[in-house]
Order: sequence, then C-alpha cells, then structure tokens
Amino acid sequence: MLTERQRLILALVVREYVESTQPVGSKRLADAYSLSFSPATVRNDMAVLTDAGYLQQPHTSAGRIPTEEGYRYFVSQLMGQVSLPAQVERTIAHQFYQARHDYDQWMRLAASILARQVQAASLVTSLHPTHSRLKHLELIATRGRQVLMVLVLEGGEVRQQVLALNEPVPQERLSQVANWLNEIAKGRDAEGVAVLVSKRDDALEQDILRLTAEEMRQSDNLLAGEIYRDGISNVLAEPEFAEPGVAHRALRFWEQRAYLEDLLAQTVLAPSGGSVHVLIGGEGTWEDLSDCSVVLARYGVPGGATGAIGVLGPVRMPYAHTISTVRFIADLLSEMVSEILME
Amino acid sequence: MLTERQRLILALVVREYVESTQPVGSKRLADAYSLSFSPATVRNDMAVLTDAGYLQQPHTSAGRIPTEEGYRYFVSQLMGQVSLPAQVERTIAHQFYQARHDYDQWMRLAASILARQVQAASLVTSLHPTHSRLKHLELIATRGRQVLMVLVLEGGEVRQQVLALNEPVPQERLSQVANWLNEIAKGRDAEGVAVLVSKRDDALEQDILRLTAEEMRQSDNLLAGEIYRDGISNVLAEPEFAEPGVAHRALRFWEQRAYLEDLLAQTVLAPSGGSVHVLIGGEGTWEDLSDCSVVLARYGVPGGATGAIGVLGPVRMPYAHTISTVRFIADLLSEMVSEILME
DNA sequence: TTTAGCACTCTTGGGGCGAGAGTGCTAAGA
DNA sequence: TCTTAGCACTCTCGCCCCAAGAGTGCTAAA
Repeated sequence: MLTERQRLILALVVREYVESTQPVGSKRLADAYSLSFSPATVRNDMAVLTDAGYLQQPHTSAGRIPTEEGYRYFVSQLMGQVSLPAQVERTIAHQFYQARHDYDQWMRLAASILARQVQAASLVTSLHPTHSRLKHLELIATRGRQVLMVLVLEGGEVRQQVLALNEPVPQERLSQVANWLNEIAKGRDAEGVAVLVSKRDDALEQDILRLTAEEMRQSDNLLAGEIYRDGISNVLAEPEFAEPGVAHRALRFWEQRAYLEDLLAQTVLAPSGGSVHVLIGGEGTWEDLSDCSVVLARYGVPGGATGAIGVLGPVRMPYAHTISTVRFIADLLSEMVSEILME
Repeated sequence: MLTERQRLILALVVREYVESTQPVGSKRLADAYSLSFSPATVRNDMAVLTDAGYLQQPHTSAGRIPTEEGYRYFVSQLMGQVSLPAQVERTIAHQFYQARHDYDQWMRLAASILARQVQAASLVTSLHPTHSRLKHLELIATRGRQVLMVLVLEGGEVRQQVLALNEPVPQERLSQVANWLNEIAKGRDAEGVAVLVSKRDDALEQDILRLTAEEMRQSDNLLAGEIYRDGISNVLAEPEFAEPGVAHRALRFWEQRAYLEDLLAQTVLAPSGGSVHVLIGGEGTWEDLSDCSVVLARYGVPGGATGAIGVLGPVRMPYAHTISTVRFIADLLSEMVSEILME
C-alpha cells in the first residue's frame, strides 16, 4: 500500500522522534536528513501516513508522532534484523565471563546489564525445568520437632521446606531416612516420587515423600522462582513518565507477580511463541501498560528448563537496539545454562 | 525550651500536614481541632516554632509545614511509643502463619505485607549468619569438566558454585570426595575449612576445600544474599514524588545494592544500633534521599543470623504507624526465624 | 498573656496577546 | 501525473497583568 518513499518517511519520523522526544515536522525532517525531495512532498506523504493510521499529530499545528500502529509497522516491516555492534557484544559477554562461576548470580547480572544497556526497566525470571528430577534429598533437624528439608533437583535448583513432625526425631534417624529415600527416589520426577508414597509403610517416610513430590510439582511451574528486576529508576527519567499517574500504573504492573505471570504466560512462555515478543502500548489487553512497550524473550534449553527475560520502557523506544540487546543476552544466557544442564 | 502548648501545636501541625498534604495555617488548625485558644495565639507560637527551626513556610503567605528538624523532634519527643491496633497485628500474623512452611518465601512475604501496610516502598534482606558452619557439601557432575558444588550451611542457607576441573571426573569419584570432605569438614566455619586445605594431598580435594572456604566467607558477609523489594509504585502515588527528578533519585538509590549496603552498614547493621532507625531527609549523608525518609530495623537472632527490614517513603510520612509496623514485622520475623535456627 | 483587627504579601488561576511552528491548499512547474 | 513554492490559517506556548484568596505579622486593646 505504502510507496517506498512513504515507508522511508515513516522510518525517519520514528527515528527522529525517538531521538528528539519532539513531534517532527516536515521541514525539520527534510533538513535533518538532507532529503532529495522538498518539505511539501514530505507533507503530502505525511498526510497519507496519517490517514493510514501510522502517524498522528498532538494538535493541528505540531509535527507528527508515530501511532502505536506506526511503531508496529516500523518493527515488523521497516526495522530489519539488526544486531548489536561487535564491541558491545564483547563487553557484555566479558561481564558474564567474569561471573561464570557464580551460577546463582547470573540472572541478577543479566537484569543489571540489560537495564543499563537499554536504559529501561529489566526483568529476568529464574530458570525452571518443566519436568524436574530429584538429585538429592537432605533432612536437617533444627529444633524440637522442626525439620528443614532441602531438595537438590537436577539442573542445580535447590528448594527448601520446613516441616513439623508429630514427635521429635533424632538427626541419625533423619539421615538414615534421607539416605534410604535418596536411593529409591533419585532420578524420579514429581509423579515418580508420588507413586512411591503408597509403597512405603513408615509414616515419616510417607510424609517426606509426599512433601517432596509436592515441592517438585511446584518447581515444575515455570514461574515459581525468583523474578529479578533492575533499572526501574531508568524509566522515570523518560519524559513520558513525568506525569505521576503514568509511571505509577506501569510500575504497579511491573511489580505484581500475578500480572507478570499473566503477561509471560500469554507471550514468551506460550508454546507457540517465537523468539522475541514486542508488545507496544498494552495491545488492548493490559490496561496498565497503555503508555509502555515491553520486549520479551525466552531463554534456556528448548523443551527443557527455560526462563524469561524482558524490558519495560516507553512506547517511544529505540526498538532496534532494545530488541537486539534482549535477543543477545537471552542467547548468551541460553548458552551458559546449556553448559550446566546438558548431560 | 518549648512550652507545652507549642509542643502541642507542633504535633498538630505534623499530624494535619501528613494527612492533608497542604501547608497548615493558624485558622485551619484552630478550627479543625477546636482549640481552646485563638488563631492569633497559634500564630505567635508558630512564629516561635519557626524561629526554633521546627517549622517553615513555603512562602510568605502560606501555612506552615514541618522542617526535617521538626519531624525529628516529633519522632523523638512527641510521638511516644505507639503500637499497632491488635486487629491489624492479628491480620499480619495470620498471613505469616499461612506461609509458615514456605521458609524461602518469608522475606518476600514480609516485603509485600509491609509495603501494603504502610503504602510505601519496602525492603527485606535475606537472613545471614555472621559465622556460618558447614552442614553438608554436594558435588554434582553436569557436563564434561563442569561440576556443580552445593553447600548447605547450618541455618538452612544454601549456596551454589560451578567449577571447571582440569580433567573430567566421574560422578562416583565426586561423591566419594564429597562424602569424605563432609566427614572432616562438617560443623566447621570458614576458617576451619580453610586450614584443612594444607592437610590434604589430593589436588581435587584441595580445590574443593578452598572454594568451600571462599563461599563460606562470602556468606558471612551480612549483605551477600537477596534483597526483596516491594511497593515501589506506592511512593509514586505521593504528591512529593510528582516531580520526576525526585522519584528518580530516590529509586536510583533504592535499587542500587552498593548504596543500600552503605546505608544498612551505617545504621541497623552497625554493632551499636538500636532497634529501629529513622532517617529523615537523607540526614546530610545520602544526597539522593534528601526528599525521603527511611525507617529501618534489624531482625533475626541477636549475635547470630540477622537481616534488615525497612521502608522508604516521603519525608511527610505517618511515622507512628510506619515505625510500629516495621517494628512489629521485624519482631515477628525474628520469632519465626528463631524457631528454625535455634538448636 | 491573649486576642481582635488590619494592612501587607504572596501564590494561584484566568484572560489576553504576540511569536513561532507546522499544516493544508492552491497553483505553477517538471 | 507528480513535485514544489507560496501563502493563509490554526494552534500552542510563554508572557504579562490582574483580581481573588489565604495567611501572616504587627499593633493595640482586653
């Protein structure tokens, strides 16, 4: 539908507006990019783009700004497949390399690097297998009838639970039970552990097995783990978040686990999901995000343990840069995780 | 120095301003509280309080608002020792009771409850012993030369590390080493583990011991663990955070681990610290907090494992309510933690 | 010592006005 | 048929001015 020149003008308006934060007029655009056609021509094409719903004007005598539809067109049709400068990629990879041994810091680091790199709010969920297997079980007597149960799952995830027994049990007995259960339950998944319950006579062993199966089922929920966030203050520096209501709505959403779970479940964690998801302006579904855009990706081992990584920023966002950064860090995390998980 | 009536007026100005967000004038104050003396008298006392540095006027013909010094006087002299309504305490305790088994959710829950209760940003650091002892060590071969080392410390804390060996080692050998090291290192602290290094000949065992000691030393740092935050969007609803710069500075501080570590180290984690610390307006030390107040408390076992809990809000804060809530939740956490940790 | 009265100050909101920027339309040019 | 120059038009934004309102400090009386 659009002529090549109209597509060029739309791309330039997006680019210029993202950089300048100001509505862009025909003259400014022609000057700034030394176009080979006149401002009047630009005006005509802008009128077409406005009719088509890709541009809008805040008021009659201001320049144009992209509509949400305009940004979507830009992202899907005009932006192309961009990648980060090699130098930036090296810098990021280097930071991860320095933390290569601190496995439990990777997600926090990823959130931190991502936030700084794109100057927006970032989010990384911890890794979760969809179908975890028991590696090791540990029972630790703490005080009286209290017992701390520690589960190490394959892939290195660790879960803890406190349980209160009916009567005190000495540590020796606990260790003995733990050893025995390790022997029969090791390598089993949640269901595999559950079926063992009926095969044992001892009440203590049954209780432990039941709880273990329950914990493992919870762990199989992709969103059961931690959510690491960073760079929230970055978005407050953006002019569109100057009105307090806007920032308040966006961060309320970003803070609430329940909202995020809904968001992730419908995008990157959905089975049909592609590699990187871009949500522009709430997409009619998430009211609180109406002034924001979100870029999400999945990382991890396809079909195995996965997590999500993403960015929240204003709709006026440098999409090319953000998307390529999210994709790069997701891929990097996937690589690192694969090295640990693969057997 | 201040007469009883002046102290009353100061208290009322603080109370009224906190509720209304508006500078309070002599007439409004006299009307609202049906004072037995006239607005003119209130004016005279207000002038005295202004000279004394407890009140200020935004401009000549506006009412008075408390200065930071005024809030400090209020907190230390006028507020008294308040506690939460019994009903509120029961509600909070009930929420913790329902999560009593999910040990690793306590801190997140505490942050969430605190944030909602005081309508501000909250923070809870995870529990850390100052002098942890090894409970159990686990070595898990993952892929090639990669090994996942899992440490369970007394108190239930778990730490993980990935290490790359010079050559592949079968899981049997790893389990054998782990069992042997458990036998000799169990119950030792970081230094105790470190001295074992020189007593072993095997290079693998030496490496593991060295890493274990290193991890345990890191764990002894009070701030090595997670920091759970919640309610950040709450502060954005406050009128004083309407100017974007204010909110940006405050949240930049609140997000950065390094700043928080400095803040906590100088207050609740300092050896001389009292029970609850109240920082009003940055206290001349923390530039970014100049428009905020922070209420902090320590929780845990005195002399043993401790953590910090706190709240960030506007200087115009309902101190009595905030302080009593922070104290109550800190005490509650301390109780719960004691039951797990005590032996 | 407290209070009533009063003049004074300062913010706030509204209306009016000119400058500036950008547009859409029309008509001429390629 | 497409592009461009010219031009009148519209709208925002910043500015000034002014009146209303709120609160003060001072003075003098109770």
